[in-house]
Amino acid sequence: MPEAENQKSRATLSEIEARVIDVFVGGLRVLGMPGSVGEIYGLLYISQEPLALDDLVSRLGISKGSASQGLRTLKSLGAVRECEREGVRRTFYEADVELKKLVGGFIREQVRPHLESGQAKVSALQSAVNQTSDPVERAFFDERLDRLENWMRRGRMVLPVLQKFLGQ
Amino acid sequence: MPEAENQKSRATLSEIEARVIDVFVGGLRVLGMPGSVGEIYGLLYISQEPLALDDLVSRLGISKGSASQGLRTLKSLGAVRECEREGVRRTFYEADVELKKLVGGFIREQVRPHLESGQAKVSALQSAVNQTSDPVERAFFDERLDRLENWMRRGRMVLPVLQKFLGQ
DNA sequence: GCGAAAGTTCATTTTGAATTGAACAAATCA
DNA sequence: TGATTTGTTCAATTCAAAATGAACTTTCGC
Repeated sequence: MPEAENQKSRATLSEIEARVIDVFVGGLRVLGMPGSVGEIYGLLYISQEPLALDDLVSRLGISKGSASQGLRTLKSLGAVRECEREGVRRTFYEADVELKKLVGGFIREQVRPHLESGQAKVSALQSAVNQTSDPVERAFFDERLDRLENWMRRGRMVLPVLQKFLGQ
Repeated sequence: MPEAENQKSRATLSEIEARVIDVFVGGLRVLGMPGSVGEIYGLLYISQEPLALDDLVSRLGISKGSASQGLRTLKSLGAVRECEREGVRRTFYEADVELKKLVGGFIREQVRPHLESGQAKVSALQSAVNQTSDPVERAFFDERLDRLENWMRRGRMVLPVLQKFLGQ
């Protein structure tokens, strides 16, 4: 067994590339992103030239489907952009190395919607709590719901600050 | 099909309980926690009295194994505490309703370790980059690695601020 | 001590997300 | 137009995380 490759066939990746990819796979996984997305972003991040979809397929050893889907995700986050090249038919992709794009996109697409739907759910709950007859129970529910709403409001407030601080 | 229950048997949960649980399941899932952990925390959060493991099992309709494991997770985060009750053998559990415990525990146990291992990996990479002969490539790698390290340092700096702000 | 209740562990099963790959669509050029 | 290259979609498959449940340990009461 050749020592250079560990799991999937990554024969064409240099050690530096492989390690950088590893960092991004770990990082994006914390954010709930699939491994292939981390691989794609990692390789683009450490590539001097833009890469085409087929490059990702061959160098990462992933399927065309994964590559296409992963690029779509990264584009929607604003972490990767297409770059047209004169006279060349294929579209090439390059990473936006401002990591704030990655984090910003993640906050925009994942965190914020969840916070908002949570707030909506809690608001909707208020009417159910209002029908609670036992006053002690009612007060208890009110307190817990207040606390929750309060906390989610803080969460929403902190996001822009976070983005600003992490962004470049 | 009775309209009150949707998926698992939650016959013994009030509507308010079920909805609060739903909010926490969604919230903790964003943090990568399994559904059962969200269910357990949610039920404890909206319970006036502490609950025993068997209560969780019967009211949530989860297995003893899941309940035990979930409680362990929540205890390690500091989001749930045991409370001994005089004359009663069983141990009861109650939620720490300061949600900062939940977030703080998550940051401490999940985010920080990942950031630190990422930093370590990047530092280790420096030696590989130093062996790059082509000066242009070398400069490129240096820039990208600097950027990454810089960003992770910021990440670590922001965590305490985040905790402070979100924590009640 | 013994027996019963409470809680943990862990091998197996289940479930859901990630990945594949083949069919399809779109674009390019002769 | 047809042949070829490029990229997308989605049903089927694979794989890993989560949940189960039975065996096991611990603790308490008698």
